[in-house]
Amino acid sequence: MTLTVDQVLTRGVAEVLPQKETLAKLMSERKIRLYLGIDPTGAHLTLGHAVQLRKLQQFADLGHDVILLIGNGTVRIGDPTGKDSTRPMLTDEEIKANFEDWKRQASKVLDFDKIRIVYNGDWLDALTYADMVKLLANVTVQQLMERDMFQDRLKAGKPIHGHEIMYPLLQGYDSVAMEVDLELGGTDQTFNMLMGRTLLRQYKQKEKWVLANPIINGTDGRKMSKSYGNYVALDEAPNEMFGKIMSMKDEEMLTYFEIFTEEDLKESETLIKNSPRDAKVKLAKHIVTWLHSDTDAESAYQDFVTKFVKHEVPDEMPEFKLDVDGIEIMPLMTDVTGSAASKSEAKRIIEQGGVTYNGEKITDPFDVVNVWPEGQVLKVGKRKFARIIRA
RNA sequence: GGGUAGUUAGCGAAGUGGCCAAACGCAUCUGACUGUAAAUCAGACGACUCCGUCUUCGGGGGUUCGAAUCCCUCACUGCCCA
Repeated sequence: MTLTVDQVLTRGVAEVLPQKETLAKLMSERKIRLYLGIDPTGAHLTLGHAVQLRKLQQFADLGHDVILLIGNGTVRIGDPTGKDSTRPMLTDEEIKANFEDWKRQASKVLDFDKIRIVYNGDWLDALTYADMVKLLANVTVQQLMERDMFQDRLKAGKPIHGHEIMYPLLQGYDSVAMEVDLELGGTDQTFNMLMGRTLLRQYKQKEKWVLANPIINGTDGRKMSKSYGNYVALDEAPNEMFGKIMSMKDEEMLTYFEIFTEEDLKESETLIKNSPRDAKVKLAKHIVTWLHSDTDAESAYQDFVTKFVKHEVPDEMPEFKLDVDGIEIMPLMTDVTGSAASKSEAKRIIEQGGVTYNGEKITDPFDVVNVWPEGQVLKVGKRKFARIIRA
């Protein structure tokens, strides 16, 4: 569904700088050129990234000139935003492989037929010594060092490398090279994006707008982060995705509704208040439908109800055919089904009462279980199932 | 170039000769409770042939009955001086 200009500039948007009205006016007069920059660092894309991508796609759907900028030039530095340590440098081969992987994940959200792909290495690599001096003359070291993460690192005694403070300038130069009207990014990118605005004015006497998208929290309400394990990956399997959204903190729901759905926010708010569970199911179905399909969403929902609401055994699970009549439970968990990483772990889970076979709790780690032609169900923890069948 | 401090398990961070497989926090896992909510509570969290054994504390070498802890050396990093 295509949204109106006003909706695109308002819904799920943290801020438009210098102001929304002038940008809306421009968009009504002509096609604008805008871009979103990405670092091909091999990141696993999450719903957090999808906030940006979705917004970008909305502009593409309105028919504007949308550019996806691959930061193969800036990646040499690595955006230090929000980072408490320097990033490792990448080779060209890594960058290429990373982008292919990125594209695969992002294809669920982006329609690459409507989006131009551009590489900033094309102009950044061509910058001469004189160009660099001119570029650097636009800012003071104080301005560059003002940023939180640098101040934090200074306090913590962590290294700040010389090339890192140049990042905003190089990102800003992208705006000059492409002569864009608008840049998209997360609110954490505001500093970098405004640098582009400053430089574009200096170099080309041209106005540029900046649209900052909110940074969403993870499912547990904390900042979305790999180390918290609270993110939803875009290429996650439907069932996992559904489950993760269902385990999300209630407080985060409305934001997700605003960003990832077109539902009326007042109604959603009421629904969340009256029946948080139903609201979450609606949200989970919506997101799984978006990133997979409506049939996937429906079956994920059924699976969820079976496993966690009714505590029944699901219909579908991985099957393992064995050519023996009986097998020890621990090797079955580690070697056959991979439901435990090591024998120690398998033993631990068994001792903690987390394993059942054919509905019966296993208490002895050295138990030998039967393998029958009709198949029996191994359950490890509350969500790992496997069907064991005599071949 | 000189001085000095540091490099510990997935991450952060204690530990400065035996009581260290290494405190604590986060992440993770299991169980209870539940809307698989969240929160909370209980427990686990190197591996294995599991009441014992084996491999870990930046790399390498050494001292010692015994080292994450002492010494030498290499690598990387912070801070100070130049």
